[in-house]
Amino acid sequence: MRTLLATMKALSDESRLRALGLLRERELCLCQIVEVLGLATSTVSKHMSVLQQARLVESRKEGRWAYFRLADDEAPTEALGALELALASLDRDKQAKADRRALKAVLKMSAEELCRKQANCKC
Amino acid sequence: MRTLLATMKALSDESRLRALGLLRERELCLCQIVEVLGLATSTVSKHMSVLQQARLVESRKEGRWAYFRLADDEAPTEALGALELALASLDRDKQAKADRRALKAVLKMSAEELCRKQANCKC
DNA sequence: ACGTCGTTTCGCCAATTAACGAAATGTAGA
DNA sequence: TCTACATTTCGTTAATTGGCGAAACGACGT
Repeated sequence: MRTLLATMKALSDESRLRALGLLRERELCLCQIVEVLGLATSTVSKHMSVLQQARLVESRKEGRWAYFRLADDEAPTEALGALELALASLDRDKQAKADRRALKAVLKMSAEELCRKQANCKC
Repeated sequence: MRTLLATMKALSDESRLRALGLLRERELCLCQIVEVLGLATSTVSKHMSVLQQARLVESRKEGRWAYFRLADDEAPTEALGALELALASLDRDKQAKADRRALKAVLKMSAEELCRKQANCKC
């Protein structure tokens, strides 16, 4: 029950579902997810931590950056099944589509993206 | 997204998961679910209404009694998929097993069960 | 060693939600 | 009609959760 409950709780938030939709495209760094979701960094960090504890995503650190990706086959069946279900539903979702478009734009800039996000931008 | 989110929210509560585990056995009346879960009638009624709005269960009225059963094939794919997933997980769950045992006992009494639940019991 | 910067943790506030009992609803039987 | 009773709705309270900014953390470059 614990696992199932944790999985469902993790998936019962719109921001977290959107994040999963983004990760479906490719592994992403926290700041890229932040940019698309338009939430405070600390908020998104918390969301990713919830998804991690539910074993829906995994992360790795590379220098100062934290990269997140969808869970692999070693995750509990509850997580894998629910993930598959959620991604299938997101595939047909309007908001998720818009997010994927926004992600494409973010991935193009990278340099300016970082700049705009920080207040010290001079562009 | 709305449907997916509603489904996941409905499934992210232990009492509601337990109720689904009971309904897997057979169609049940509200008071039987109340008896097994050990919660106030009004609380369980609210839970069942949440499950209904997420299209995870359906209900019918027969006289003063409200009967609930798991959703049929006409429910949204999100609901059906999540339901299948949750039930599979509950199959292996300790608490769910205990609930099924408790349900068997409740189904046997029926008369006395109703009696005990109401404060006017004289047994 | 020091400052910078991406991330995480912490503390707070607002919104949501589960729980209860009381009151309202609706149906069956006297 | 009046009463009894299963269920639902309402109002309140306590706990949980999402959101933010500030502070702490940790790694890189100077």
